[in-house]
Amino acid sequence: MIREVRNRIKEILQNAIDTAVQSGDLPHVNTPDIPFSPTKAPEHGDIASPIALSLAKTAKTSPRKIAESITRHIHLEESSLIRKVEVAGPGFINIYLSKIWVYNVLKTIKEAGANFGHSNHGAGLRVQVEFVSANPTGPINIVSGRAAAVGDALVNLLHAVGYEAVREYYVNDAGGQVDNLGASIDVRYRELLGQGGLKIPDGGYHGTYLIDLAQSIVDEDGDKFLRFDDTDRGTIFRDLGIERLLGTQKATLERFGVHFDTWSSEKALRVSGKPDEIIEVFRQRGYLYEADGATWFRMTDFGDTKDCVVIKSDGEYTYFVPDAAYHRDKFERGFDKAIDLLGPDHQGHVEHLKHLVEALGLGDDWLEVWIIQQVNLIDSEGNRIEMSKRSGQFYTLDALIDELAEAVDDRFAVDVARYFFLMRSNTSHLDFDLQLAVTQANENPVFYVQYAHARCCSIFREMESQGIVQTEIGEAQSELISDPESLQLIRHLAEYPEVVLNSAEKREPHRLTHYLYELAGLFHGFYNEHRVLDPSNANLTQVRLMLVGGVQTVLRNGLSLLGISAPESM
RNA sequence: GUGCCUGUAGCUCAGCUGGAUAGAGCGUCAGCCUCCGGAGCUGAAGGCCGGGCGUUCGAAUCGCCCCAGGCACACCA
Repeated sequence: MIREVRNRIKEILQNAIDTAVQSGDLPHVNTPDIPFSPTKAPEHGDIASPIALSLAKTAKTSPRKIAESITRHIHLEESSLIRKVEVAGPGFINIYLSKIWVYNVLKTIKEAGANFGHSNHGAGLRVQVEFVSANPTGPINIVSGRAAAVGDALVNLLHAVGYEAVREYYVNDAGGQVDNLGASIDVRYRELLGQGGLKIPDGGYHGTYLIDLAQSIVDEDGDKFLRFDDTDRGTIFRDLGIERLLGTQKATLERFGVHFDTWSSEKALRVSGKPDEIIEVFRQRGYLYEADGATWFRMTDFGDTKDCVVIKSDGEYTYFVPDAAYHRDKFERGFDKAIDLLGPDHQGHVEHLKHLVEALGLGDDWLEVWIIQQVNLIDSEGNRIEMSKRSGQFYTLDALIDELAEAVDDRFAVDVARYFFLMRSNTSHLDFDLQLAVTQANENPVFYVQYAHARCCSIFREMESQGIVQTEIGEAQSELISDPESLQLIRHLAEYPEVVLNSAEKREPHRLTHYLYELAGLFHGFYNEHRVLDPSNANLTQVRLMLVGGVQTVLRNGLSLLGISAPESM
């Protein structure tokens, strides 16, 4: 429902409730914000309100009676917007709008254009979204790919509804993981130079990409690193590995169309001394104690089952310290809210993170942490490949895009991947059926949506070639739209702004994906049933062109928020 | 063992703050182009919404208890 119409109807219903209460027709009740629900069938009007249903509890009357009292006090002459109201089902107030609303919707879309669906709901609040943040120890896999698609779309959505949102990637370029990387590269390096009996260390990385990396070192510098002792060589290979692998990750994400505003380095953070400050703060607040040669954080003070080590007996910080420092740093940079999208392997960390932030006194709802669930790939032989960074078994985002590019047009490979990642709710484990995506690419839902857009464009091209010029239409002409398919489309178009808002506020871009799919379906149905360019009826042609323009605008806006292209032809 | 996620049509999944006959794609079956793009459309078949109890006028949705699958539970990140 577009805002103006919604507010007007709200007013009318509120007035009706007030007069009903004044006249004693309705017991005195506190009315909540009047809810609306889109109607599923034309017999239910253009919009419905379940307000009577929600009042029933406190009013201690049956919902139907309440609905009848309310509707009795609606004076239709008050507003030319509402044509008819009806009480239906358990107590829904079904509202039928007069034809002027068709005009309102189409005109609103046309005037807003690329901004239709946007709002200033967020009031410029600064939101930082951190996502992907994969360790720089390997290529971006499809689990991170999913997070990349979701995070990117989420930032777009937040922007659309008035937040000042930014994308950030936290590079874990310090700590034990990257030391393991260096040691793993070292093993590969020495293996390539003929040393036998070597083993990838515990916690190291087994992926074959490190053989390639080591080979490139051998190609460039031969065996010159053998001169160094193991520790120095590990350090050299660590830094070199981070640089190369991070470069690979950046390239992949660019290719995937995700552009981060900020790349934060854990190493730089550690050098800054901020982790030390965190320890000071925690110590002052009494959250720390010493035991077994280590320093522990009282996670149990925050309801956790056990305390956590923050300084190991070797004097090194565990990841809790830089993580806490990093989040405080976000806060100090002035973000009103931080949203972390974490991978499924960090589930246990979610609560810890919130507790650390709480211990820093950053406020309860300042940090939001969401798990973007795992992705399994069904490969072209039908084998299920479970993603696990630690086992060294993974399917890279690059490989996925390559495979899609080969099967479908190059220019749509990224679109298909992003769409698939954005089809499911974040909490749902996703089976990416490559076999299906590849062999049935032509029936892919992303093409279904894109095709609807291309079809709109095609109609306008045809319009031009027939020498038809689009004119301003007036309210009178808009009344020519009376067929069910068109009205259904109008109703759906009018929902768009709310879908955008809900997708952003619930952090669930998949809602928009589903909406667009439905819109495409309604449009294909409309198209099949009606001729837009009707030589025998110039007025109808004009109003239908405006409708097609509305569909085109919404499809384009929506796809753009998802980071998916809206092709003019396919 | 503890925590998180999931369980809806043969398969993969939607189902918004509880609300009207539980939806879609794929698959199966049957149809639609003298006409703006058939990557489309129409129809049919297919469901004790994992199970139970509870809250409610009303539960796929909320609460509790089970069952099943996945993941996480380091002086790793």
